[in-house]
Amino acid sequence: MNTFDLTKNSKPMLAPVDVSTVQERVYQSLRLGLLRGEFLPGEQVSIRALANMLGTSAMPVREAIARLIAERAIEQSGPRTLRVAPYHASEHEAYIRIRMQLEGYAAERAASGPKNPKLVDALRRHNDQIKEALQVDDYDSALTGNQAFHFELYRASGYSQLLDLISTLWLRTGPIVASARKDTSLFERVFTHGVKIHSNVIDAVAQRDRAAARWSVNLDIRSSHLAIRRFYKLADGNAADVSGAD
Amino acid sequence: MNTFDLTKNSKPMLAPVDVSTVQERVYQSLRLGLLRGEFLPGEQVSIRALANMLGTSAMPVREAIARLIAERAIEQSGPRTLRVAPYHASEHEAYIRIRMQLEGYAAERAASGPKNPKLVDALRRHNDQIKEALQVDDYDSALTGNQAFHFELYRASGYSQLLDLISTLWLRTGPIVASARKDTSLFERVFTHGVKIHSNVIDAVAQRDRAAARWSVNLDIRSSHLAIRRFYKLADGNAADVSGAD
DNA sequence: ATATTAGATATGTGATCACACTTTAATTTC
DNA sequence: GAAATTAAAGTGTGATCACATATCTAATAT
Repeated sequence: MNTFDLTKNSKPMLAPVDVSTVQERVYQSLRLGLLRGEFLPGEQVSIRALANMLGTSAMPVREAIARLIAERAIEQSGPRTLRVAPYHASEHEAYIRIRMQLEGYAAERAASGPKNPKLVDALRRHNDQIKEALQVDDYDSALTGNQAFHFELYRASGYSQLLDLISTLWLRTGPIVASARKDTSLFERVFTHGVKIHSNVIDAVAQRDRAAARWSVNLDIRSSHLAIRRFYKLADGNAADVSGAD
Repeated sequence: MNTFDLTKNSKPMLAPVDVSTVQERVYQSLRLGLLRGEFLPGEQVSIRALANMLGTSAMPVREAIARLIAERAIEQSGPRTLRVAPYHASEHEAYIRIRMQLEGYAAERAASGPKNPKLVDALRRHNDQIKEALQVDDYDSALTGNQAFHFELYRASGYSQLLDLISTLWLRTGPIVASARKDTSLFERVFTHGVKIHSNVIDAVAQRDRAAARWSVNLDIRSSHLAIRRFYKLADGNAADVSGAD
């Protein structure tokens, strides 16, 4: 009878666990900052400086940073140096491929569930936000709208764990995408194209066409990836003119 | 010219960064312990206790734990309580599906590269280790052999980032799989079947058949998942006889 | 004017302490 | 003797200090 004396899963219902500690708020704050592009790829960060900025001591920041290091959003570039994960072409390529697998799968699931008009409406609303933001050159709004669109879709996959994983990946891609906003012309072109692709995604979800949903999302990811790559190639060329970096 | 004043990626070559701090060693130690099933799902952990056990102070353990929390290997079950992620059927199901996407993709890539006899040899060797371990009922060796087989395959995908992500997922699944070793009969049956499936994987890699590789790996994941689920269903039934838990 | 060096500042890391709180054990009380 | 109460450990969390070392600044020497 005591063959299986493993610690019983005492809490079958997944506990919300709202525990609001300082480190948790610091973590969420840094996470949001990364996602909104308030940090540049490769930018150095300092525990004490962040602690001052956030009006707290070093401790909570240290643990928040430790979590972000585990998520590869921040890395140690030297013995006593922390920085936001820099852009590296081949690395980024790998992340893009992985994202296509994961986000494509999430889209596939979202499109294969029961008919969901509320989801379709929400997606259309987010896409409209992007469209309107572009007309007034509000790139912050365009970025948050884009994020809202994708996360709304992925949440509909029904797997919160999948959403978690994807958002971790966005944490690494986030600063890179956001920094590309500096090339306004490229940014606008990409997002204008993105709005059209999103329409295809919405149609696929509305028609419950799994394959089309996956395909469209992958196209969206890939096309923005190509733009990013082009942006960094240009930036690299320009930077080479100024600094004679190794 | 200063259109793109983003922080230049000063280190194009990905630095190894060997910095051997105490917290890093603690982290690796806990990680290995989780992977080898030295922790039970749902088991409570204490920072101070671990610090004593590892012969250090609380600080390095705190940051190591923070990283493991970010990887969802450890979670806070209460305001001041930490535990190893418990088994929860539906949650586990989600992780299995995600693993099938990611590990299937990695296998697909490993099988679609140039002909790689050294990889095939290594895989065969790992699979033999499992086979031999089963004959002498050495379940530890069977588990590490299985892990070596899968990671060898995924490493051949060429994406270290993919390997990282997968190993993070194994960190969550690890204690669950390892604890199922308590049912020796089920364990042996599953792994005996697993050895056969691994052969199919090896064949697929040898013949560079992408689809077969993905399909076989997914079968491996799914079949072990079904066994785990069965194990926990049995354990749950038995536990219900003993404890009148809610 | 350039290169070298010495000092000062800032860095992450580890240890320790104080605190609020929960859990457990012992004690007291009825 | 059983139940209620109280005291004692034990918990994660946050703050602070000490330390070795890396990085930058400024003065010195060439």
